[in-house]
Amino acid sequence: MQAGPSIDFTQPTVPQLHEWLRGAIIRGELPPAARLSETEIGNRLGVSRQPVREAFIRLTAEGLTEVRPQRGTYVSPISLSAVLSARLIREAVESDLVRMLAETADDALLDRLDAEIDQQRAAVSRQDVAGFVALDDRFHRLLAEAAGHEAVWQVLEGLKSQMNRLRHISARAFDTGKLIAQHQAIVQGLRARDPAQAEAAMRRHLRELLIDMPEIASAHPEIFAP
Amino acid sequence: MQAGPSIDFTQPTVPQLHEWLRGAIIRGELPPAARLSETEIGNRLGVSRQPVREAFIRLTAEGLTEVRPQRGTYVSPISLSAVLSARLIREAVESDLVRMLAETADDALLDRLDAEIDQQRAAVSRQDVAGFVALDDRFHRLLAEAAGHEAVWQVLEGLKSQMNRLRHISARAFDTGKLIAQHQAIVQGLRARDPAQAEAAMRRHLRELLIDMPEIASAHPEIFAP
DNA sequence: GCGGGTTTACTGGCATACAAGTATGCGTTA
DNA sequence: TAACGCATACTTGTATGCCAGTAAACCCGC
Repeated sequence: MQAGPSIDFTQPTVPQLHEWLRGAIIRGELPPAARLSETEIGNRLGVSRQPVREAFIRLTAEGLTEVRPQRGTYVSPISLSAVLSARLIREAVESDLVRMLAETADDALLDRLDAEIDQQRAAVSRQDVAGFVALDDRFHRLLAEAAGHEAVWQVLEGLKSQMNRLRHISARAFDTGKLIAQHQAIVQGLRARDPAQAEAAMRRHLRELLIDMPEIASAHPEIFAP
Repeated sequence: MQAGPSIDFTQPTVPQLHEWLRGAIIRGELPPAARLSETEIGNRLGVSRQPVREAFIRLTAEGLTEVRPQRGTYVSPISLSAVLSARLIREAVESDLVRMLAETADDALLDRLDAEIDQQRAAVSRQDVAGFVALDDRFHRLLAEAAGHEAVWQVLEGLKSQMNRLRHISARAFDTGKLIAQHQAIVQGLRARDPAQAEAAMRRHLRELLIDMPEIASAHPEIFAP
């Protein structure tokens, strides 16, 4: 976390700052409890305190930072209950979505999902972890959009970011092979036009995702909220 | 929407402004497409532009306002898809919660829920609509907390606010008697320790809540997003 | 009357200045 | 030595000034 990006002064600066800081926090480059200074970041990027401050407000609204008046601004610790809640919400919502989707999915969608899974395999085979995470994101978003609820994904995305934060910080090597197999199982349920099967596959997928979180929590107690 | 509240200068002003504006928007006193001015609000309340501006940023993050640079800040129109998504998410999540709860609910909780429903009846009988809405909020929050997922409610609350906005603006007289009966049906499912019954009751409750939204939308096209 | 360029009064974006609370290190004091 | 008080260097909170961009009223020429 030395230089940071260069600001494009032809564009509004607050969104640039917000996006950069958000990514850095989610990727763990700015770890929980890290202290952020309006003045320092402003100086380093050649802008005043004000836009930095406004970016902090947006981050705080997302639950990524906390402002303690007259004390400082800090990267939020990861709230165990927040992550568990995020997982629970995703399971409830996405399983509902695929159940609906099992009754409406057409062949074009199924082919598209197959192609996505192929790309996921390709990313894994070239050891492109970041690429895989992005494709995983896209897979789930695609399901939401296909169900006609892109707006739902907007909400889920915010929750997913907290989960991704945990993934990055714990530097956990997740079993990509298993994840891809679970994606396949979901598509298989859709192809069979079997709502129960698709739902079960999705629930299994999202349950196992955090199955080892207690272990992570005890291994890295310092990054979690008290 | 004339005077606004008086600011307590011993407390931070931004949260006061934020809360006031948020309530005014949800209650429909600031209707969709209403124009807000940093300068004007600041002058009226005796503060500078800056805190007002920061309150706007927070509102924008919640989807209640939109800032159009060099043009003005406006109350967001109600996004049809956002409201539908909010309803879908609530149904998925809350039905999962009551299903879990049906297996863990103890008598103390059931008694408490009964007492809540009694209070709801009392509010209706004294024509206290605002009181009923607050009690409705509390009923659903209570279920989430009892399931051990208070953090889930934090998310649902944000979604609920968009739905409440619609309620207020359409000035719709909802059938409180039916709502209370549905609450009773949910508690009955819990008392029977029957997850399927409880889930079905919750889904019915949350589905019928917006069943007449298309009608509202065609009656008030001006308050919705294009 | 009507079309088109220009002025003017606004808007929010950003920079800067000042105010007030907090942490910290040091010196004094009991 | 330990506890206290205080100077000092931070922090964020708020106010204000300036800028660029927008939009609508305006004036002028036709």
